[in-house]
Amino acid sequence: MSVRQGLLAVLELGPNYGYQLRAEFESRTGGTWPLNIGQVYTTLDRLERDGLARRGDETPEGQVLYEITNAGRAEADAWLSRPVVRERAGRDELAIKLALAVTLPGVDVPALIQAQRTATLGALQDLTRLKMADERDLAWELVLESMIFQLEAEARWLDHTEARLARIRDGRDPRPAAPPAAASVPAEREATR
Amino acid sequence: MSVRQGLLAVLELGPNYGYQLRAEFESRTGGTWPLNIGQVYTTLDRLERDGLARRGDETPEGQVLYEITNAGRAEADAWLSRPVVRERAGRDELAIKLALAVTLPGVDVPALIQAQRTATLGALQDLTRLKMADERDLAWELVLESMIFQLEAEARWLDHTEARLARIRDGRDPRPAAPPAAASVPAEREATR
DNA sequence: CGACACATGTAACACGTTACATGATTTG
DNA sequence: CAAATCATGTAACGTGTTACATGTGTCG
Repeated sequence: MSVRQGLLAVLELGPNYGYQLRAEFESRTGGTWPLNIGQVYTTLDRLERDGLARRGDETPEGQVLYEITNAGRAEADAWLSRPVVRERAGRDELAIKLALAVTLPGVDVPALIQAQRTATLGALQDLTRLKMADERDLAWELVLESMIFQLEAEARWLDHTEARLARIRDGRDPRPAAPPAAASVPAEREATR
Repeated sequence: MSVRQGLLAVLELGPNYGYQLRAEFESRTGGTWPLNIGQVYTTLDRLERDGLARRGDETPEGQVLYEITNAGRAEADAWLSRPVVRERAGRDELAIKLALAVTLPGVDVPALIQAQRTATLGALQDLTRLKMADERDLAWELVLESMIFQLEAEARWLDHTEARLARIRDGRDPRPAAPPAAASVPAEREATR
């Protein structure tokens, strides 16, 4: 969804063609996310189909220009001013994995947390080093810092979770570890019906 | 990707059928993410196609059981022990939006940040209230806390970014605000070629 | 000449969401 | 009986990724 909106926002600057649009999008988002060129063209097709952009003239060099429509301009402005809402946050693979791990038998959760923390802290260090070593433009730093903040939160959550699990293992923190409700393990299925 | 792996992990407990698999997955991930039932069946098809599960007998009641294969068991174990790597983090819509916003003319970035912070803090409060009011099982709390930690990071990043932008506007912090390189605005295109 | 960047596309595939069709069983 | 729940699917669509095909222009 963000690619579509992003390209539309770039089109607000003026008519442009696919290859150049990609370059604009990439550089204006700090060059952190390579944008697939094939997707640019299919996205332009969809933008045209939805009346948000129209295919205009070709340049003398034969490049296919697209220009934004009034509807497209309204869309882009609305997107830019509308806050991103993370309701029921998009399935986070780490959260899913850990939540499953604590309910599944035979999973070494402390080891999992330990391994994840190593990976997370490693990535964090890479990003921090990258940020120090390579000063680029503002957009690049913002994106980088966004990732850094997220990874820090992830590390903090891992610590928090580890401590919580240790408390449960030690008998403190009386919390329902395995919910008896809702789902039944296959073996019990016959009995449930 | 996590649904496929998650279902496979649940299948490690024993043979099971689609409808029940969804219930297991949902309850074991805290019931936070509703899982589309249609996707369960198509995922099972793919798991079978890839040799990670096989369609077994039906129950006397006519439910279609699937069981995990050895390859599937290996896959699931590997997934559970392999840390989640967030390299070049999945396109974060907020980061994209803000990065674009700072490079685009005519966007009220401070207002955007303000609106986003309001939304983020609101969501944060909702989750916190939910956590206090409704004590459920461990998996549920872990997932909830994961979201809370992420939203806190988002709020922190917004504050950080706002301060940074203010410093730039005030002339301190000499940083290349708009990169002159790489991309050219359409108007300059002819000259570039 | 050959490699590379520019430029436009198509095709195949994975994953996700929504909606629809169908039928059995349970429960108010 | 009617509605809800259980249960299995199919179809359409959006978005994203990878790969391929095709052709032009430039530069060493």
